[in-house]
Amino acid sequence: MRQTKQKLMIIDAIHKMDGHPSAEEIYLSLKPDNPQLSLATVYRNLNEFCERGLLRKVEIPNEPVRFDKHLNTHFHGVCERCKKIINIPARKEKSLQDCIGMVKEMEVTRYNLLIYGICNECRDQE
Amino acid sequence: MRQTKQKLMIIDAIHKMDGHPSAEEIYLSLKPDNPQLSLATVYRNLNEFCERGLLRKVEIPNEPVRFDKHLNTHFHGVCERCKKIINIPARKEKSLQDCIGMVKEMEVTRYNLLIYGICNECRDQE
DNA sequence: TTACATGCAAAGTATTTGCTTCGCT
DNA sequence: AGCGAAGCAAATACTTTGCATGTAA
Repeated sequence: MRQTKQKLMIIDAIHKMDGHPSAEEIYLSLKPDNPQLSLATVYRNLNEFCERGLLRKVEIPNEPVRFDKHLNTHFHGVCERCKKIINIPARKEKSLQDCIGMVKEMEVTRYNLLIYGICNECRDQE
Repeated sequence: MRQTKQKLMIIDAIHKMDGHPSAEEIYLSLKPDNPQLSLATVYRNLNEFCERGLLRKVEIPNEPVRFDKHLNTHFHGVCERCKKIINIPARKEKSLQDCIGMVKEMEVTRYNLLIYGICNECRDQE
């Protein structure tokens, strides 16, 4: 992976931004100071970072892909109102495996759990 | 909901087809005998059936939405090789709630779990 | 120097929407 | 008859790709 100023600014942006930005949000945060930056470059680099394990993708149906700089095990909550993503710690004592049990229908490689709900901020605004 | 021959043939097709067809697969299965059928009509009706609880959507990132005629509680497995969807029964004695525990970050409304792996058929083909 | 990365525009995929016409009820 | 539904094409949203040019090593 060749080092470019685009890669550096993208990684830097993600680490400065709160939460789980989308490719476009990262692009828009950088665009004012880097008018020639291309959205395609942002997408290409984010995907490469994910492949290399520097970032994690958060894929939510009907939403643009978000990127998560936290690599430890946790679940993702999605606020149905504001669409914000919330990191939800996994319990150490109980794993998803335990809950699902033996799956004889396939050889399981990974789980992807999304928890939908209303975040505390949206809740308070009612 | 007005009864039309399109609605009838779509519902009929899903119940005759195995597995979890996409809108386009349903459309293509009906098109030969119904050349004037529109894909938009298939999408509109499938969405309406889901809203009314007659079908369930299976949403998988980077895949077209599939439709499931089984309404009982179960999880969905996705074969990473052939992209087939497999119904995986939920265990009665342990719920996902138990496993995830209290979520203080949000008010949870629902969970969406996808189990990724290699299905038995693809496994046997190795 | 040379191969990989970028920028731009165009293409791609899945799905929805606007509008006219059709056909249930 | 009247209004919801269908058909068609165009629009949409997000993301990827082709290709010429730029630039890190």
